[in-house]
Parts: sequence; C-alpha cells; structure tokens
Amino acid sequence: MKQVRRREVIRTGTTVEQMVRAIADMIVTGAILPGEKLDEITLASRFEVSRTPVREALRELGAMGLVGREPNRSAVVTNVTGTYLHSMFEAMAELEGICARLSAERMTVDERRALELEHRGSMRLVHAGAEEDYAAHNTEFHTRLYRGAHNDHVFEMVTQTRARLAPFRRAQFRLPGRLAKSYEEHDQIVTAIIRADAVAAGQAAYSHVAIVSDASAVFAAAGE
Amino acid sequence: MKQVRRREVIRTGTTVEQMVRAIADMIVTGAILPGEKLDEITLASRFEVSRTPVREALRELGAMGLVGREPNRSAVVTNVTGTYLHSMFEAMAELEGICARLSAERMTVDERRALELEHRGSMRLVHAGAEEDYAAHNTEFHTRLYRGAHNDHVFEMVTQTRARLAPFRRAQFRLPGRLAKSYEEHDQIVTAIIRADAVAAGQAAYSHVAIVSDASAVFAAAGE
DNA sequence: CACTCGCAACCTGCATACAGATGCCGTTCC
DNA sequence: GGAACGGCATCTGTATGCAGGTTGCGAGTG
Repeated sequence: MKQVRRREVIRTGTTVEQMVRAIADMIVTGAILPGEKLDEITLASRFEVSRTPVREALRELGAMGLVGREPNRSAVVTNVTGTYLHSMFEAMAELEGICARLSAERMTVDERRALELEHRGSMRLVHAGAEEDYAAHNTEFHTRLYRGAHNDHVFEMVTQTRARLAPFRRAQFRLPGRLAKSYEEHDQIVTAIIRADAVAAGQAAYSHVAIVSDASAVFAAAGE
Repeated sequence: MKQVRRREVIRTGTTVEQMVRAIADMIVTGAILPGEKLDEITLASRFEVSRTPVREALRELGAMGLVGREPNRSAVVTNVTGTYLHSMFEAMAELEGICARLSAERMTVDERRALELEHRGSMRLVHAGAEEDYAAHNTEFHTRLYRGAHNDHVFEMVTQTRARLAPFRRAQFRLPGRLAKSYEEHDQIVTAIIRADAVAAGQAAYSHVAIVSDASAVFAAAGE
C-alpha cells in the first residue's frame, strides 16, 4: 500500500492495483455498463501504460467476477443472466443475515454505539429525501454490519458480492417510499443487535436485503 | 474450454488457465506448502512458457486467495493466520448450512436419490477404513450438497472457500474414529434432506463442518 | 436480392528485452 | 568486534514486437 502510493508520484503511469480499483469503480458506479467491451489497447492508452499491466488488471477483475473473459475475446463487463443475478441476491441476503446474527453476538460496545448513531443520524436524510446521501449512509451502515461480524472471510465474501451486485441496484432508492422503508428495516436490525438478539437480527437483515432484491430485480428486468 | 484443449495439442507450452489449475492443484493437494515462494522464472521454465503468462496465473491465484502477493516480492502460497483460518472454517460451516438447508428445500427427486446412494455406498469405505477413498467420497458428497442448493453464487463461494481451506484439512480423516463419526453426521444431513426438513439439514451440516474445523484447527496448530 | 466465401484489419496471447527495486554480503569505519 | 554503508546479484514490473485467431466487410455467385 505505502509503496504503491510512493510510486504514484514517481511513475507517470498507473500501477495494476490502481487500474483494478479504477475499473472496478467504473463498473460498480455504472460508468461502464454491463455488456460493454473492455479493449486492452484503449484502456492502455487511457491509463498511459502498455497492454501488459492492463491485461493483468483485467485478469484480476475476471477472477473477481466483475468482467468476463474468454479466449481471444475482449473482456466484457459481466452481464449476468437473470437466474445468476437472482442467486447473487439470494446469497447476499444469506450473507447479510449471517453478518447481522454474528454482529448481534460479537459487536463491541463501541461498535454497537457507532452503528446506532449512524442509523439515528440517517433519519434526517429520510425526511429530506436525500437519496444520494442516504445511499452513502446505507453503504456505511451495511459495512458496519459486515465488520461487526468479526469474521474476515465472511467480510471478504459479502464485500465482493456487494461489488458484483452494485451495477444492478443503483436505482434502488429512487423507488417511492423506499427510503422510509429502508430506515424502518434498519431500525429493526439495529434494535435486535443492541438487544443481542442474534436470531431476530439475522432474520431482519435477511428480509431487508431480500426485499431490496425483489425491487431491484424488477428494475433490472425492466432494463434499467 | 474447447479452444483451450485444441491449443493444448498445437502449442508446446501451457495456457494460463492450465497453469492456474495446475498450481492451484499443487497447493490444495499439498505438493506446495503454505509459505513457499513461487518464483516466476522457476515456474516459467517448469511450464515451458515465458514469465508473462506465469505472472497472469499468479495474479489470478492471488485474486482467488491461494497465493499472497506484495509489490516486488515473490508470490507465496498463502499461510493464513490463525484467526483468519478460524474465520474461514466458521464461514465454511455457515455456507454448508445454507447449502444443506436449500438442498432440503430444492433438490430434485433424482438429486435426493443420488445423494442417498452416494452416502449409503460410503458405508463400506468406513468399515474398510479406506481413508483415501472416503476422502474422495466426502468431496463428492459435499459437492452434491453445494449443487443441490441450486444457487450458483453460493456454489462459487463455497467451492472457493473449500479450495482455500484444503491445505489445512488434509489429515482430517486420519483421526481415529473420524470416518465413522463423519458417516453418522452425513447420515443426519441426508435424512433431514430426504425429509425436506430444511432447518434440521442446515443445523446438521453446520455442526458437521464446525466439528471438523475444530479437529483440523488442532492439527494445523500442531504444525502438520 | 440474398447468401457465401475469402480477405484484411484488428485484437488477443505470448516471448523477449529492459528498467527499477530489493536483499544479501563483503568491506569499512567506529 | 559490531554496525553501517555500498555494490552486486537477482527478481519483479513494464514495454514492445510478433504470431495466431476472430470479426466484419466486400466481392462474387446462385
């Protein structure tokens, strides 16, 4: 990490790690859309490096599942099938459930307090209808759950799954009334965690994500 | 896939995909031990290719979590810390639980029958004390559970986690009485799945893996 | 007019060459 | 005698060139 940063200054180009992050960002934020081709030469000139590091970055993104690769073809931003998308949403709900359950059992006092504060603070965003800000809060909120589970491998899995799902849930908070509903569901999760009620926390988190998945599935199917 | 195979004949060297598989195999079977360095030049000469495809293979293995990489250092077979190892075993138990639960709900009649047959057939291996064969059966048995969940993303996660855990659970069936115990636990899982009792299946699978994890953790700590 | 075959441009896969970084070891100085 | 510094060997990171595969377009034919 530190070395990478040092290089950032020295070299005119970009390191592979930076490219991976940059491209992954473009994918999850929607700057590049699913199905779009990622031409090595184009990317190389764009990042001002040769094709070699670009290839390595693409291979890593492929292993992460963000782009698909097949022999002698351009890498393409993964455009998952409906059934696979569904399996990811379902898996996400399971993972969230696990995280909430473990969080209820394992979060430190500080973590519980921080989660509650984060949650309470989001109420004004709901009232203001600040979708963008609420989305940011939402990410933070869920990340706290993932960390609170105190299980690094689960954290990796859930983080990676979320990244792969990101392109398909962007418009989520635009649905009317979704903000208030999300807040309420968060509230149930937080309450259960504060009470150290693992089962309730797990179920609340599972439903929360499962509901979101339904809404987004509709959106995705609608061709967003 | 097909194209790769065609090339296998034409070119003297090896493709990146083949190398990834080969190296991953060496790691999970213990041919290369955790902590061992993977020198690019050595691997290149060993596979009769240049360093470029080796680098790509190593990067992919890095993304899979099988090898660790840091700037300007050789890739090393991941030697996970105790706490991370523990988190993987815990995650594995959760994932197995999910698979068994979903299998109980979703397996087709054929899948249930095949699972039961596979299981019943393993009894003679237990009596014979055939550890190697039982290990093979065990892999097949669990793979059936993973597939039976009918969730591709969960399948990917559980498969990848199992691959990363493989180096640490090798000696598992050498423990006295472990074969019989494993069979009995499998029996509970199968029974619950046949009965379509999702909760029981999930719990049985969770305990099954959690128990194994304890035994293996001891082994790993002992320095196997 | 549609369909097929062939060619050409383009792109990926890999090898090789070079630059930069790291670590080790011997030497030197305190 | 020990520690610090410098040089060398080695390995990683990247650029570039070449070979093979794929695609798309155009000409020719039914």
